Amino acid sequence: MSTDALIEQLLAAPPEVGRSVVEALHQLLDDSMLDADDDAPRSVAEAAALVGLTAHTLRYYEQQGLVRPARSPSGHRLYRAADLRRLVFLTRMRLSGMTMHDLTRYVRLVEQGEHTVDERRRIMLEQRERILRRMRELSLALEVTEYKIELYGGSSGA
Amino acid sequence: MSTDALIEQLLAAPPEVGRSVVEALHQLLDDSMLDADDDAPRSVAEAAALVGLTAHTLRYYEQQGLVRPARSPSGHRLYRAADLRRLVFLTRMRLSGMTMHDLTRYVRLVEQGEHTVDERRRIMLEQRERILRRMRELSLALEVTEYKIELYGGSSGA
DNA sequence: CTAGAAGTTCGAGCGCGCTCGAAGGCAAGC
DNA sequence: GCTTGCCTTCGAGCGCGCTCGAACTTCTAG
Repeated sequence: MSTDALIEQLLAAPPEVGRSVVEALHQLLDDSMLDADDDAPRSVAEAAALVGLTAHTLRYYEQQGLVRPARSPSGHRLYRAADLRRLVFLTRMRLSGMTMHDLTRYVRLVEQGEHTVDERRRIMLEQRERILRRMRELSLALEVTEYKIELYGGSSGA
Repeated sequence: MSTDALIEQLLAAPPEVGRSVVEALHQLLDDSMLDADDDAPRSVAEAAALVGLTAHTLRYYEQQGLVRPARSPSGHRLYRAADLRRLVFLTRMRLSGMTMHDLTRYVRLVEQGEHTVDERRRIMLEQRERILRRMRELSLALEVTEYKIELYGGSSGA
């Protein structure tokens, strides 16, 4: 995904939710930093901070086969730009509700090479359906929620 | 929420996702049936079928204080229209990511009467933020997903 | 050289929201 | 009246995705 697209996402965010603009900016920042390809490898804690996960979780993801950072001679993990980009991808997909199971399956396919693109596309098509479905569920709930808010005197606290 | 609003939701759903229109219609149907106020009380299994949960889950919700159906002389649960409407509300909010904890807190407030509307509004305002935030996360993931689909030859399977 | 921070592996534990099964009671059709 | 099936309560179990702690090693600042 391009940084431009991310910026558009940012701008598309409704203005009344100030707090999360900061957060979105943070995400944007992540991507920029990753794109900057300043190829000093990061430690597990640094990588975790950049993508907004814990070091524990990064090790867990590795154990699950989602990412495979290089190692220093002494065995410490070295996260490079490509690893960080993958982590951002993983985080986005996890946040959208893709299960660990599907994600590991997908990553395995990616690592098996080009002949797996058919199945990869199938996975992503299914994932798109799930996302759209979740969005419709959220719309429904948003409506209920706003109805209740109105009922209780509106956002203003009147 | 009005049935009209639900119909609008339905129509607003993108046309390419045929399968879930059926599902949305099902939800709509639920509401109509509940609104029909055909006041024959339903058994736990009937109620479960109507709202799309299991009988086990309905009993669990009751145990958590989310709903309190009347009982027959012999102790069987009797779900009336009002109970079913509450169940639909609960289901929507659960699907939108509201936790059991927040939902029980909210329901407790409702049952405590009018003097709790301030806190109820606060809960719903927070919930709205969470929903909007989730929607933005989903948009981000949707974009990644569609990018991958395009990369793999598009929806058509080309 | 040394203290302390941060890294490693491993396996156990946890919070959430159900989900299930056992043991027994009630209801409706034949 | 009996059979069949749904109802009741209760407590245990489960799947997911982390999350944590122990025990040990390595790096870094002073």
